[in-house]
Amino acid sequence: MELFGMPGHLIRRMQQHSAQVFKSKCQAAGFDLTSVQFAALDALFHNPGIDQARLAEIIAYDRATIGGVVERLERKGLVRRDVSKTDRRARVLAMTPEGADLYARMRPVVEALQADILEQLSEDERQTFLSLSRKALGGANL
Amino acid sequence: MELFGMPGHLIRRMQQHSAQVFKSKCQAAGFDLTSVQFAALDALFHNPGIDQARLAEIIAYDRATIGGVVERLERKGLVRRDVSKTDRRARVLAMTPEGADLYARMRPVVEALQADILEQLSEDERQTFLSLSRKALGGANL
DNA sequence: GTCATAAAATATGCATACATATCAAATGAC
DNA sequence: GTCATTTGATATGTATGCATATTTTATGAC
Repeated sequence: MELFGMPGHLIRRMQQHSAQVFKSKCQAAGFDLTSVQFAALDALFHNPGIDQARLAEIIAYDRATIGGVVERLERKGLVRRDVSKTDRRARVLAMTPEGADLYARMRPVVEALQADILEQLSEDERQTFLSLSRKALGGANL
Repeated sequence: MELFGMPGHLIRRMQQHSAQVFKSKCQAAGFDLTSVQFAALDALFHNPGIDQARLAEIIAYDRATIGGVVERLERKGLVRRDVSKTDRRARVLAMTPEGADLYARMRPVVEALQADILEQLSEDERQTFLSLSRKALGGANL
């Protein structure tokens, strides 16, 4: 079997390509967030007041990894972490005004760049690719 | 746009899933190599005598990253690094007998697990997914 | 209420992943 | 042959990504 016949290799290349597009398009627009950091803001926007464990679940990250991501967002002043009133172990997350502003400005750019990731595909093919991906991921987290 | 409608997110999830399948199947078979390390052995098998820069090109890695990968393979006794006779900057890579043996034993396992990555898809869908991936990657490196 | 268990963070360690800088060596222009 | 440029490798710094261990706190069984 050839390297490019292997799903594992192709998928890694796709991820690499996707990350590259995200980075270059965002930097071109003057934003300095990684895709992971943006995903965290997005999840926080749609689920205000969640803790880190919930955030990790939503965007499918390891809890250990989320810690660092949130810490960097906090350091950039985009997110606040407060001890939960109902569970002193948990840290409730909230976007700061700066975070909300940055999210609002980045969102159209990020949405636009999604098409660029699959630029080589027709609209039909793009939809096929996305639904096959969702299907391949199965009930996993979808 | 919903998170699961975003190619970027789905692709990351696919990569996550793919890595997980690789790891669990290989560990179940008693192997302790990462997918990256296996890819390096595979490239070395098909392209004996290449240097690190060539290896990085073939499997599409950063040159800086390859250094660490090869170092770990060397530490495991699977690969040798010799100064090139024609270019004293370059380190010519060669699989050791142990490396060749491990590669031969892992190869069928890795080939078999490729189908597991896209387990939820029919054979037709799998082929479609792979060709759309190749097309999406364009002339990039294919 | 006590205690075993589970859950939320954090810490640690390893392995990618990439940008940038640096060093050494090769190569091409002249 | 000399020198600017390029190239191979390494070093450094940042950011994932995950496994495992630890600490603190909550919860359920009794």
